[in-house]
Amino acid sequence: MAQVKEPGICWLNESEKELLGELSAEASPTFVSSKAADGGTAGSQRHVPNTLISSAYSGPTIEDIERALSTKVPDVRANSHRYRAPVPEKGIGKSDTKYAVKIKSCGGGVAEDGYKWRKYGQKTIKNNPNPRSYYRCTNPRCSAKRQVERSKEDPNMLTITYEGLHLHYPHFHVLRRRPQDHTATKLQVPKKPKLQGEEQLHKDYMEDVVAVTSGESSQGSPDRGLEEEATLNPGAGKQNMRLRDAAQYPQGLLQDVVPLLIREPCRTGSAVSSLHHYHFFPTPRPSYYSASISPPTNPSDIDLGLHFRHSLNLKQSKDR
DNA sequence: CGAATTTGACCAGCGC
DNA sequence: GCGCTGGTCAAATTCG
Repeated sequence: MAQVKEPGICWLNESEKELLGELSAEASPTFVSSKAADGGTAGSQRHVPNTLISSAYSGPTIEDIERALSTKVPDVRANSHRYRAPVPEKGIGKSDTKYAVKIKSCGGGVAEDGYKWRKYGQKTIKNNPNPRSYYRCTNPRCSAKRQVERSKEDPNMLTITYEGLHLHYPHFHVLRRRPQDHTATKLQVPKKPKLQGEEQLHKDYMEDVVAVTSGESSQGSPDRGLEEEATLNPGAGKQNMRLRDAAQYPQGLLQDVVPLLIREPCRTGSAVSSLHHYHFFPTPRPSYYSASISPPTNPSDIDLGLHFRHSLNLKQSKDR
């Protein structure tokens, strides 16, 4: 199987390779065209030649990511007390960055993707007896969302639609990066008195700016939770953040934007069943790619059937 | 008791 | 304009 790699880019560092090895000894993702899988269910997958795989990957480049980071991040929750329908935005978190992931789950568990989500709604959708659940990233500065929906045909199949970019590292990522710091668990971190809404958001943001621009390491803010500690300021401190990342996180934000299995899809060998494929549909290519798709931290929750498909944004296609 | 989830209401977009 | 549908809010409820 062809490796999806860009020259000069290290797709996996050692700890990630380790992690991937732990995750699955049998998953071998396959990339397919969007045509093959659009509207396709688990049973309608088909294999594609390896040549297509490498050409199919037109995912985010470093440039894309940097461009995304340089864009001001709108936080709709901070701007109004009552959130209204999303206005199309440019940059991170914009609503046209949308991807659907099909996951075959067992035991009724919901896919764990390394991020912390809070459920904020559930709705019964037309033509599907199973309700759709709406989740938002618990990080107050992150506008990433996801919708989880059980397939009508196969109740074991979950369709997870991710929307928006995460502005921080996933939970497991941080935990693995600092294995020596056993005391720094979220539970043990003393909490700051909570400010209300916009005030808190602004304060958090400014603290990030100060911490990052002054070269202060994240460890210099012991009163922040792990997830917040890992949160990166996408605005003013961007440049220094990159420098810090270059040292601390050799891959920068790429690992947060490109799922592990996409970055090195053939890591785990070639002997797989027809169900074990990882589908990624990057065409037509949007400006930015969701960072939400990450390998499960709890493989028992997922039956190794990851099916990526690019969910075409209606508005986007209309605009063309 | 605080955090997370549930659930009914509300609103915007879209098609007719 | 109206009705349908999807997405979100926020009060109520449940959970740890």
